[in-house]
Amino acid sequence: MSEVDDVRHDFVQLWGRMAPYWGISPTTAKVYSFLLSRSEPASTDEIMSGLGMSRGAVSMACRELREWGLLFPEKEAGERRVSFRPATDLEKVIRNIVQTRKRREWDPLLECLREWIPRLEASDSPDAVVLRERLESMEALVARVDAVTEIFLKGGLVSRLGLKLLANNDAVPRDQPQKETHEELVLEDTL
Amino acid sequence: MSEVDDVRHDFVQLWGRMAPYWGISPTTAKVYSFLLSRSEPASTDEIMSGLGMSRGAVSMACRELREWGLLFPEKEAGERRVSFRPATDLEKVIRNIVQTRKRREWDPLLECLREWIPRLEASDSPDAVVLRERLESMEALVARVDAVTEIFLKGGLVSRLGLKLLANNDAVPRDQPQKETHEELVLEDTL
DNA sequence: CAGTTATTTCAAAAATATTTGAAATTTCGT
DNA sequence: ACGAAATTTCAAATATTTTTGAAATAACTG
Repeated sequence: MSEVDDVRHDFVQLWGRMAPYWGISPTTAKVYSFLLSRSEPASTDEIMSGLGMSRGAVSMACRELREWGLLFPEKEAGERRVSFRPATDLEKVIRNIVQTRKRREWDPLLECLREWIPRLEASDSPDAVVLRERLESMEALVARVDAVTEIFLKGGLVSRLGLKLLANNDAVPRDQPQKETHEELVLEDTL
Repeated sequence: MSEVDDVRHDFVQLWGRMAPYWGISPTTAKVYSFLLSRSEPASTDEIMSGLGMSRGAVSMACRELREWGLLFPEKEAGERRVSFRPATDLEKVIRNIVQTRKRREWDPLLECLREWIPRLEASDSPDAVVLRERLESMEALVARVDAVTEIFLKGGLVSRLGLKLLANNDAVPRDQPQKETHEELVLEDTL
């Protein structure tokens, strides 16, 4: 068995183990990484035999990947069955994952926080006061993370964002505090 | 039952549901959020009865939280049992989670990529060539994300990073492309 | 439109992850 | 050092998530 096949195998395996951390099922990740590892699209049967999984599993995985916009079904001329070509833009992959997770995780949290805080305003027991303070600072933080994520999703390239961050960070030694009044204003406007 | 208790209950419940997305067990998240919701530290027994969970579960959760530096055991004078006080710095919480996940998820991925790529250099089948290309661009991306994460972990405040990003992004309309040669150089230096 | 092949569905099975609780261990005051 | 109280451990029980596979549906072809 060739070197490519070995690497492919390990690659697929690693993605399968990683996937749950990303809120993706192992099967889905395996199918995607399998396709990524090939120069040509693959049919359902090729995926099944290549990964040793059931027809149903492949079908489910492909559906999920299609919903995420990470898989394009293609019909060869005069062919009956469909072949799948994976999106190869990894930034897109990451953006899809981040978007899904934001919707599932941050958005509901923010919503709840905004509902809970007013409900604590009436009471003035120590617990109520402390909890309100904490929820408030949590809200501020989540809102900020949310705003940054939003910019990322709207299309700032990972590379560009990363680069800007690095450039800035390099420029200013961090134990030498700096005023940030102007930037805060910018933030307020954005939220 | 008071409003505070209602909110506390919902808060703990939400964290419990959210936790798995973050690679944390529901129990651990519940214990932490329970402590966060109180103005005073709590003993094991208070946590048990407050959350209706077993002694063992509380013990495990507290251990994990201690390992993460999110929980401080305190002994009252003349008391036999320990009380737990939660870290209230939410940035610290996030930083801990990010650090753990980076170690578990990104670092091994990067390591594997760097081992696989050379192994494909020998072969020149279409699959080998394509796979190598893809692994290479994956490596570049992961390395970049890694570098950004590292800066974040080393102590750039979420707020500061967020603010800088926002400020920059606002300044340049994004459908008007810009040269980034200089920034790329900065990146190279950092990696 | 009938027959054939490809695809999807979803209830049940398998695999994973989490939680319990009682026994073992540690801690601490006397 | 002893005994009571607190804590930890970990194998077994529970709960959750993932995968299967066979039946149902849909999509083509002649």
